[in-house]
Amino acid sequence: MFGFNTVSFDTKGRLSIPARYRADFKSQNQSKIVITKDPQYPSLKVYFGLEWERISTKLQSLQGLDPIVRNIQWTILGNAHETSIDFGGRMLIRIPTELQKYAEIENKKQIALVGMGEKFEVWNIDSWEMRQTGGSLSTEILDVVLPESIKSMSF
Amino acid sequence: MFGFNTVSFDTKGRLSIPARYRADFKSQNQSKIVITKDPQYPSLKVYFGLEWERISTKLQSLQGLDPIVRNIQWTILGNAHETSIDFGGRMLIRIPTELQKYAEIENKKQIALVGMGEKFEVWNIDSWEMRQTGGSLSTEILDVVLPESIKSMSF
DNA sequence: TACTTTTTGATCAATTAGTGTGAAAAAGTG
DNA sequence: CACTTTTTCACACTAATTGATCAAAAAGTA
Repeated sequence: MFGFNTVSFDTKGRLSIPARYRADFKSQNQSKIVITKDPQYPSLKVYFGLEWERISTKLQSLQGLDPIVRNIQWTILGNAHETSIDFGGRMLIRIPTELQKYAEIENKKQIALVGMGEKFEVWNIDSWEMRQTGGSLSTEILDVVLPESIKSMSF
Repeated sequence: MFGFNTVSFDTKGRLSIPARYRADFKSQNQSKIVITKDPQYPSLKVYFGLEWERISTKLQSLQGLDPIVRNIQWTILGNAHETSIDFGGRMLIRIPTELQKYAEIENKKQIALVGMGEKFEVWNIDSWEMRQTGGSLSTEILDVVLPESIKSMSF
């Protein structure tokens, strides 16, 4: 599941999965999804059950004394919001307020939903466009020296 | 299919494969194609299913916290549009608005379709000619220091 | 418990986006 | 030139999106 989509974001904080991905969702047969913070950018990640298993298990297994590792564990695991989508209708996903704030999508009517294969990313449209055109975001975390254990992971 | 061709591009954003190339497309025997941004130039890449599998799988496996890696993942995976060519019909390929903008082909009547063997590229005709005569494009990304993991890939 | 409020899911209809096709116009061919 | 093929345009149809509304369920409150 790939590609950029602008989707509407209702007053209740819900977004609906575009129709072209719905069949894939169903075939994966995974109604369980996990939304959490992106550790580097003001955006959210949406993982499917299996992918989340893989990542959360891996993260938990890392040694907990390195401050950077702990930081990333807190960000990803500590903000994870588990939910499920209904296969019937429009496949609505509600984003908790806390996460909306982080991604700067509070009160936005339209947001960006970006398919990255096994996962989706949720972005404020302006932030996404900024990224695409090479501009840098104020909240960007750069130049962090990462431990090997994390460097080698794909999120 | 190799080489440069101009093809018409209708008001709904569809390009039609010239009749003389249709046999070539059929011979690939892959109706699934993926259109996405070229990471360096204002143009689009069109991959056939198998080639896309190879590239997207590789890209997804790269370490996910390197800002340059993420940038390329966003550009290529995050803008990919999966679709298919209808071999039965007129072989029209619709290009999503977002990608039209990127390649600067919005509202153009004619665009360039350049065959590169396993894939082909879509260009604004003027941009393509500029490239051929050695002019430089404003959006060109230069002097980016790429991680080895990406350098070693072929796109 | 009884009542109110909030949350969540379902449905409908208007609008917009996307797809398919006939036929005129243009281009190519012998 | 007569004929065939291809391109292009326009229209019609199908599908998707989304705001609005409503009802059921859950949570909160006195």
